Amino acid sequence: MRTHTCGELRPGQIGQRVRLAGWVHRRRDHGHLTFLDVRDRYGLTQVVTSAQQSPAAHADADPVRSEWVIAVGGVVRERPAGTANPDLATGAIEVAVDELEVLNPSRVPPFYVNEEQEGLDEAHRLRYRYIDLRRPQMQSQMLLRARLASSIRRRLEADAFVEIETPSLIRSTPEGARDFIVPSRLQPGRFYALPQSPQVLKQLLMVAGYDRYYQLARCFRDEDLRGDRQPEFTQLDLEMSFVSERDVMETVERIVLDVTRDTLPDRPILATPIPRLTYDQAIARYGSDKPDIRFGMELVDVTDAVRDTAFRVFSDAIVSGGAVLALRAAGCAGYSRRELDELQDVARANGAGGLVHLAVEADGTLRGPAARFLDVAAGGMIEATEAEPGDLLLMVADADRPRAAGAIGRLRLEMGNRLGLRDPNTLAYVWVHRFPMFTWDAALARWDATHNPFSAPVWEEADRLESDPGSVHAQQYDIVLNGWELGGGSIRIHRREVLERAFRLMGHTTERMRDEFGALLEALEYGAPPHGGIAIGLDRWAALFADQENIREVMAFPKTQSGSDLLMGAPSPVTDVQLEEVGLRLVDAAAR
RNA sequence: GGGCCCGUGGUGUAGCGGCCCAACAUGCCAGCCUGUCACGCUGGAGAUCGCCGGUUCGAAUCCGGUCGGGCCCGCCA
Repeated sequence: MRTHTCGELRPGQIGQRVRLAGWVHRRRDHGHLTFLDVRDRYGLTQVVTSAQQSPAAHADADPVRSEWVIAVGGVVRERPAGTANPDLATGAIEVAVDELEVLNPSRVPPFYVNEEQEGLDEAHRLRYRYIDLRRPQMQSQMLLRARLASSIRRRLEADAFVEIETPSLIRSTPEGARDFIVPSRLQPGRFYALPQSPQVLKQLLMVAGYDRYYQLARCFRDEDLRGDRQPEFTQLDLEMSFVSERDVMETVERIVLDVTRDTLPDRPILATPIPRLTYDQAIARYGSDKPDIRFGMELVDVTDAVRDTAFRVFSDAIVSGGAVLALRAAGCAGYSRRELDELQDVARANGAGGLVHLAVEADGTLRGPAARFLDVAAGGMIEATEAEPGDLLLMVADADRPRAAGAIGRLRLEMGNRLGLRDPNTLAYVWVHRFPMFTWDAALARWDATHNPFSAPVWEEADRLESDPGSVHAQQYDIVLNGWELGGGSIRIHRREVLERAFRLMGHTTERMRDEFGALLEALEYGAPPHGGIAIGLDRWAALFADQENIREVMAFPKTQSGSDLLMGAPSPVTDVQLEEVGLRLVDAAAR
C-alpha cells in the first residue's frame, strides 16, 4: 500500500516513483494546483496535484479534507527554487501525484489535529482520545514512553534481571490502599483483588530463587485521583536477593542513570552520583521527603535567634517544643500586599497557622507587621539566614516542627516557581533514605508502617522494635526526581519472627496475620534469602521526561478524576444476569 | 468526605443585569485562484449561553441545586 513513510523522503529519492499513505494534515487549494500535507507518525510530506499534469488525481483530490485517509502514487521531485520548506525534514522535495485513492473519508474532526491549541477541554480530548493521540505532541509523548520502557528492559536484561509476570487476580489484603475487587463466578460470594503492587509475589519469587526479578507491572489502587495518580498505573518493579540497602541503591542508581542517558541523551542530570539525603536531612533542609534540589533556598532554623523575643506567635511555638523556620527569598523585599497574601494562603493551605514576612531594608533593618516585636532578634535572624538588603524573609512557627517544615517546604517550592528556579530541562535525582520505621497514628492509637509493612528495620536497631518503635529506622529508600516521588523500596524482612513482631506493633492479631499474610509468613520459613528491591512509577517517570505535570499526558487511555473512561464509558452498569452469576444483588437499585 | 475553579456556534475565547434572537478568531460550506506550507480573496451557514429551579418588569450575566471536567486537602502501606 505504501513504499515509504511520510517522514522518509529526501532529495536522494528524486526521480523515484513512490506511494505514500496517511492522514491529510492540511490542504492548500489553489484551484488548478492543490497541495496536501500527508501525515503519519513518522512525519509529513507535501504532495501536489495539478489540473494540467494529472487531471484525474487532481479531481480525486477535490473532495479530500482534513483527516481523510488517502494513498497517493507519484514521482518524487525537487521543489521549485525558493519554495523549499526548511522547517520540514522532507521540505526539500514533494511528490507529484498522478494517482490518489481515498482509503477512508473522515467526519470533520472535533478539534484540531493539525495545530496546537491551548485550553482545549481535556474531557473532550478523552472522549475522542483516538484523535487526540494523533496529535504530533501526543505521538511524541507516547513514543518517548515506549523508548523509556524499551531502554529499561534492555538495561535490566543486560544485568541478568529476569522478567516474570505475576497475576492480576490475586487475594485482597488489608493495609495500604483500598483494593479493587472482582467477584468470582465459580465461587459466588468470594472475590479476587487486583494487585496494588506485586509486592508479596515478588518476595515469593525471591524465596523461589529468581534472585533478580523485574516486571513492568500494572498496579491498581481504588483511591481518589490526582494529576499524578490514576486508578491503574505501571511500575517498574524489581527485586534482588543477597543484597544490602547499599547494593540495591547502587544497582538501581546505575540502571536509572543509564536509562536516563539512553532515553534523553541531551538532558542534563544535575548531580551524579545521585545525592543521598536521610529523611531527617530532607525535612530539615527542604521541608519535604521528596525535595526538588534543582535550586537551593534551603530552610533555615531561626528558633534560637528568635527565642528571646516578645512575639507570642514565636515564643508560644518554642515553649511548646516547636520551631521557627525561615526561608530567604532573595530580592523579594518589594513584594506587594497581594503577593504576600498569596504566600500566606499557600502557608495556611499547608498546615501553617500563618506566615510572618519581613523585608530587609537597605540599612539592614527589618520591615513588616511583626518587625517591632522582633527588633532584638533582627541581627540573629539576618545572620542565620545570610539575608541581605532587598531580601524577603518568610517564617513559619509551629509547636509541631514537622508541620512547620512541611508548610515552609511548600513555600519554598512556590518561591522556586515564582522566581523561575525550577529549570524544566534539568533532571535532579536524589535519594531519600533512613525513614522512621513507624509513624504514630494518633487517631487509631497505634504505630503504622511509614512506607511498607514488609520493610526491614536497620538491623542494629531491631532490638528496640518493642521498647522504642519511634526510634527505629527502616532500610528504606525513595528515589525522587524534580520534587516528584518516583519510586521507593526497601530491604525486606526475611525472617518470619521479625515480620510477625512488626505486624504485631501495627495492631495485627496473630490470627489476622496468618489469614492475610499466611503464604508469605510460611514461605519465610522455607529458606528465604535476604532480599530487597524497589518499585519505580513508569508513568511519572515518563511524564517528567516529557516535561508534563500530568501523567494522563503519557497514558494512552487515562481516566478522569472521578474514575470515568469517557471514551469507552466505564464504569458501566451490568445486566441482572451478570450480577446473578456472581451472586450479587445491588442494594440500591436506584443507584443503577 | 471537604474546599476552590471552569462549562457560551465544531474548537478556543469575549460578553458578567436591558445596548445580546450574543461578538471575535479559527474551523465548516460555496465560489475564485498554478507555488503554497497557519496559502489568499469573496460570500454563507452554524449557539434556545451544560441542565433544572428561583430572584427580577427583564437573566448567558445574580442565587440555589444538579451533571460533567480540572486543581487541592483528606486518602494514596
